[in-house]
Amino acid sequence: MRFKKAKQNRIFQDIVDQIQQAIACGELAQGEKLPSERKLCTIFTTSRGTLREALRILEQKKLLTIKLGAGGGAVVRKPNSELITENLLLLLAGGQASKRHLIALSADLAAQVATLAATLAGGKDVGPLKQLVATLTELLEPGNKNENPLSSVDALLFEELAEIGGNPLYGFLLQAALTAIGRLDNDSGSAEETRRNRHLQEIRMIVYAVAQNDQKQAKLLAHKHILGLAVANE
Amino acid sequence: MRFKKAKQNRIFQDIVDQIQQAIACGELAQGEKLPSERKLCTIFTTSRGTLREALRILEQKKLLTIKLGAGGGAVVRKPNSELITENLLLLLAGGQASKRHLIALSADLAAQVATLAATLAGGKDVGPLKQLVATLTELLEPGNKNENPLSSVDALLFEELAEIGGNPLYGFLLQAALTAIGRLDNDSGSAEETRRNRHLQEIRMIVYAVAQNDQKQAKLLAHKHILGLAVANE
DNA sequence: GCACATTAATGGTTAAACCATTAATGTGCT
DNA sequence: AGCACATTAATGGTTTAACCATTAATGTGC
Repeated sequence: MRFKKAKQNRIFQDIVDQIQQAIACGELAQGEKLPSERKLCTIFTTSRGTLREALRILEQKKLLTIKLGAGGGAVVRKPNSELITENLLLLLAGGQASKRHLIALSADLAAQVATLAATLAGGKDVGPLKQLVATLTELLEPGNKNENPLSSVDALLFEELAEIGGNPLYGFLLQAALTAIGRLDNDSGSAEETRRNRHLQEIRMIVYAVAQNDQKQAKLLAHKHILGLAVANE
Repeated sequence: MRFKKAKQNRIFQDIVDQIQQAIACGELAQGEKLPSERKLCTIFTTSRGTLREALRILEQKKLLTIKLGAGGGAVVRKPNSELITENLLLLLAGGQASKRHLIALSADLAAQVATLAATLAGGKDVGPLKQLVATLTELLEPGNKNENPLSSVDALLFEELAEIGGNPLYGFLLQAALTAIGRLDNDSGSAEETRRNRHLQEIRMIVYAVAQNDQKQAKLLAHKHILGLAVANE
């Protein structure tokens, strides 16, 4: 056994660890607001500068959202896949991988998710799947105001499929990859109606294949679907 | 086109962006040392507190290493997969996924990497592969002082295989996942000799299958190899 | 009851000082 | 000369106290 140095010479790190731990174990719930910086200073018996360094780290970890002004402050978020998104973008910016690599990875992950989902879909309730298709259809309605980018719709789809497939990590990974792709494409937001309709049709076919336990078809369709999504945004 | 708000009301964010950009485009090389905090303050015309918040963020992004004391300071690092590792651990800590999910993901990724490598190995130079096996063998030598954990050896292996397979992103992902697993297991470091020998033998078989373009065998062996690695550390 | 000014709370920034750690330098003894 | 140890200087870590900018709630007058 190797012991750690007894004294952490960085106070802000200790604060980060404490708050992070509280979030992980549910003691701090999602959406909960932390006390103001000045109050937190007295709680942790530290100065504002040190406390702010800790908050900066937690914000960068996407565990807090910090808003300015009266009624502002730090709000707790649920752990998500945004750090993975950021890491992927950093690797691309550093030239250690290319957009082509990212797209290929996304397509492979989607294929794997679809395969797993198709394998396990039989024994499960198909209700969530039907509900999902309805939701996605609504999101792609022409009159919809917030004009969801196709990649975010796909993220929802594969998050659910990953859940059905028995491994939510795939959902997080795919969401991160798709978000990164969207970020690269300046995330145009809306797409033409024909494009949206084709997109929705592909999703319906994927879901159908999954529901039918048709692994090969689900895998193939999912792979093509992501490649098409990426190519369209070139 | 949606325009951004003209004024960034956060100075530290602007500093982060500038330094990050400089690292990404190679203007700041890996290993290079930044000026001291006080000098950076004059360069960016800001206060030390604000500058330190920027450095904290860059350190958390794993783009800088900051050392204390004389001769210390901020050193530039190469973009790596550590943020993904951290994100995976956060998701596990938050109960959004389990160690079992992480292991399954790693095994699947390894299988996919091995498949891709086996597919493309034919047209490439086998020199790096032979060299890699030699290196890994040396790392697992009984007399080796720094007693490398098996997971880090595997990370090297699959990083190279991912390169051969044409998509380095897989290497980063697997490295992140394996590192996360190691972190969960308290990263014991050394393993018994029989365990190390079996590990090395499995690696040789994977590499052999890859070199022979035997996709199915490579896939199967890689998958089993990672599962075995994870189970051993239970 | 609406429009607008006022107020107060919050995060963002600055400045100057001091502490703790570390590496280089100096010093003296052998 | 060379080793052991004290000294020094540079660096990051922390504290304090003040002020600025933004925002939401509150008050005020029409």
